[in-house]
Amino acid sequence: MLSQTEENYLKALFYLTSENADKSEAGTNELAATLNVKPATANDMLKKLKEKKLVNYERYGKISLTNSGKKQAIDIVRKHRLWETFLYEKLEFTWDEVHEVAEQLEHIHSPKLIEKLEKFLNYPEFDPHGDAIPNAKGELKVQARKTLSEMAVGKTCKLIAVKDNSASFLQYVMKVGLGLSSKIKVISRQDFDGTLEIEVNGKKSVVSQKFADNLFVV
Amino acid sequence: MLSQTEENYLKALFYLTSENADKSEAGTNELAATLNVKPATANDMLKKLKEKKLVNYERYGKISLTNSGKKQAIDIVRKHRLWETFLYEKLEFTWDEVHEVAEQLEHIHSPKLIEKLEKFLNYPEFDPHGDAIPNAKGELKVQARKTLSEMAVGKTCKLIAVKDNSASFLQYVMKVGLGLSSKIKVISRQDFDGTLEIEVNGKKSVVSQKFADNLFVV
DNA sequence: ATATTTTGTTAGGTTAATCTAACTTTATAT
DNA sequence: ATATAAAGTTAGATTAACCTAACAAAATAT
Repeated sequence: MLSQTEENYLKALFYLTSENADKSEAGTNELAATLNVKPATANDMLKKLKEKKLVNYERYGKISLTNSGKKQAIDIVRKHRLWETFLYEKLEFTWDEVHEVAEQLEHIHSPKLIEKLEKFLNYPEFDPHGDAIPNAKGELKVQARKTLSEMAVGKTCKLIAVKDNSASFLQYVMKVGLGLSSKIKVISRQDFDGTLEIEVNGKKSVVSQKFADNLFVV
Repeated sequence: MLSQTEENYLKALFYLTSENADKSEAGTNELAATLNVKPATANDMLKKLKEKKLVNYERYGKISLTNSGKKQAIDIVRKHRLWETFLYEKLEFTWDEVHEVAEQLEHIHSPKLIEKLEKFLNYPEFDPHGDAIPNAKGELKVQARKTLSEMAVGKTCKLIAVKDNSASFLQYVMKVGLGLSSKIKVISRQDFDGTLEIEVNGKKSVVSQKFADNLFVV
């Protein structure tokens, strides 16, 4: 069984090697920085994980996860996202509070627990951040949810959910004339700070990137 | 912040020093045996916990928890029992499955999580084993509960809790056909060793005093 | 009252995960 | 094309939690 530390290295490698489609390998320093350890420490662990056949690694070479390593990493991500969903849906944590606690909960070892938790949550597809939750086989059937801030200028989209549930944010959302299923047209974007000009039911508004980050759209 | 290991030592000491009213101190070997470590290991840890003012300890002397140590121990017990309740009530774990997973969950550090979990469970008073759950202030209303071994021959009683929650004991309990709220009739007692003949749902069994000592009834 | 057993302690060693400092290899820039 | 910078590695220490083996103190049994 893997230690929490080993699990964290696998998870970090998973994220580093799947940030973009074009990137599937990572470096020692990069990994070390992600985990807030020194490169020497990461280097030791890489040797250990190579020994356990969880990473592909050669001296001075790039690092990637083996199939086995990837499988384990995805399982940790799955646990993390299910716990985040639990905290958000059942315990009324706000979306920005869930991550920290899930970082701990993801290391609980009990397949039965995760199976039952997933059932209890009614097999959710997305976590509170809009990221897709892998199923028990490690398959990701859906894409992560898009936020308004990712929409191209000129496109029209539909609001399907909000990330933040705070009163202040929701009041702001209403003030802009938005509700679930509202059609939103992106009129322009400021490259400098991501500020958007949008149109909802014929009403134009200017909103910050931070605001747009909190709206899930299709 | 305490490590999981330190927390486990405090918890073990809490149980060892509060098993009976007459016993409020424990020994090194006893503690080591409880935690499945060697006495030398426990001895090292005792020095460390003394340094942190969590235990009262002098060379060759008996061990007890300080107020601070006791407070922390109770908090771990509280978390353990709340998690057991969650697993049992919400995730449909059976009462003999909850302990093992709660042993992991009790070490999650997040006051907010426990606060919200307790609220979600509607401030339960007892865990699935019938043990009282300390409140956020560490207060525990201990009620004098009879054990099956104290019941008079011919009387019928109801199982409300178990004292021991090791897997082997719990499996034995189930084998005899017992569950929470089971009606138990005491048919006979051997004066020599306290062995009891009991009847549960029409099924007769012979159980040891040690076994009966671990069942709380009303 | 003393020998024996039980209990507790110490010294010294191991492993996992971390560090610093020095070194080597690879990449970059002129 | 080679000097410099960046990235990666190694060696040697440290800390927490564990171990074994040897020893010391306390309890017990005759």
